[in-house]
Amino acid sequence: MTDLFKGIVIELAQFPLFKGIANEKIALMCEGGIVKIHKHRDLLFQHGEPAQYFGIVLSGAYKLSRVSPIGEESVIYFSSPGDVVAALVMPQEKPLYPVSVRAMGPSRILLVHRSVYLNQWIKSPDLIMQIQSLLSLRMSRFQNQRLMQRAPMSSKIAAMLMQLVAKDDHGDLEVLLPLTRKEIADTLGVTVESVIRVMSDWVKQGLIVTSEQQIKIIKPDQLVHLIDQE
Amino acid sequence: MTDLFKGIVIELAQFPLFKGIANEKIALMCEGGIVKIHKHRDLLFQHGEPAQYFGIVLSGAYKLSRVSPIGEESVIYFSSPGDVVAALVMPQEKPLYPVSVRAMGPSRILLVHRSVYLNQWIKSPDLIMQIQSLLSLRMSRFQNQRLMQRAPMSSKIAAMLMQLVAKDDHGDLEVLLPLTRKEIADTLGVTVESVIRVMSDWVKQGLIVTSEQQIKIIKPDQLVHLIDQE
DNA sequence: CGCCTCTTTGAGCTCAATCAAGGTGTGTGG
DNA sequence: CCACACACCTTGATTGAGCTCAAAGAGGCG
Repeated sequence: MTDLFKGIVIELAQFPLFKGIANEKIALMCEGGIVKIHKHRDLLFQHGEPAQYFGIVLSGAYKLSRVSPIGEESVIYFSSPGDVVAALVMPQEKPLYPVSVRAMGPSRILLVHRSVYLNQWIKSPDLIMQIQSLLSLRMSRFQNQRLMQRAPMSSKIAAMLMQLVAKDDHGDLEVLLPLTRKEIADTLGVTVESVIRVMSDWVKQGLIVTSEQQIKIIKPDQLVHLIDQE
Repeated sequence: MTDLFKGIVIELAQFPLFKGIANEKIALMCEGGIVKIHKHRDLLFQHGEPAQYFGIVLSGAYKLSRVSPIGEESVIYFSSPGDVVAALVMPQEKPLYPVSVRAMGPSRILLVHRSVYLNQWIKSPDLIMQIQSLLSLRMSRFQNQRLMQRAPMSSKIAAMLMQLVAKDDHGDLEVLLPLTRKEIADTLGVTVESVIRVMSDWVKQGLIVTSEQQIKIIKPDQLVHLIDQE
């Protein structure tokens, strides 16, 4: 095992995905893995292409999306470090990537070959349980968005931001991803202009501050209040 | 093994979920299973309750839904025979049902205890692969609906119907579920009235026929054409 | 320095929501 | 057996939230 690879294993061991799994086993689970480094907007997988590899996000973030028949981008999910992409389709006989995957800012991902998933991952109950947990989270986010379908747009945006939020070093609430208004719009199925109108208001009212695609939540209570408004 | 139980195993063996799995092993996988019989609208699981059992749909159909803060029902998925419900949350320490589950018309489901999932299912690569396939299908349906978010309502309804369609005995295309207009509306996040207006037009134009909540597609080409309209 | 992405603002319009009212069929309890 | 509730379907009139279109400024990058 190279030193480089050892480092990766240590990095992986910190993710919940590999919680309670020995480093030796982690190494086995990533046999032949390749670390790919991306810059902003680099394409990793293309929707519909044969899927030979699945990925484990190491750092940065990736956007999972598809393009609608009308030519609009529709964002399916944002994958953060520790998340797996394309794992679910690996068992299929001739898997195709179910979504396009693009880096959001500088990011790193570990690519592992399909055969390793079939030979190692599937046979490891620990890992399967963790994968199902990740999927479970993804599903529940889908459902939460579905619940907001009929709500006014401001509620949808508020709900989305609060779902992606975490505390930063200063104890402030902050959205971890570098999100553009367009990406918010594409996630919620609304137009950029509408998102801008709502969020500009919030900035003016001091509910949030934004700079360089980083969004900080100043008054979370008011945002939460907006969610189940009406 | 009782004769009754043998019958269930034979029934299960026909589902893709258990493809290539010996009857003895199927029996093992359903140890302590209980067949529950439901009539229309009976509640099986309630969203948020502790989840001790997961289910395999035997016959009929079940509606997976949640209620939004505003009090509207939001339909997440329709489960047909051979589908599993609540399997994904079983690995969690204290799982809660992620959705409410209700019978649509007379239906039967096999309930299996969580411990069996943890001790048997998780350790069976064959089954895990099949479960992941089912999930994969569910995910791709989610995504397809997401793609239609910005499309006109008629396109959404057309897409939904075509996704649920199959050939019946006479070779006609037919939606397998007993769907009400309200359920279509709750699935798409639109109002009943809007759904009725669109579908009434289609009936008048002879694209579909409906009776007793059964929907037959007479001119599938025209419906498909409506989907990627504009 | 031109191209591209991202953001912003305004004016007008449209699609689907809302509200209202009525019809039908089924189950249920007196 | 009737009446009453309830779920489902239908139609019309009105309204407004969010879309479209248009135009423009501000960075960043090759």
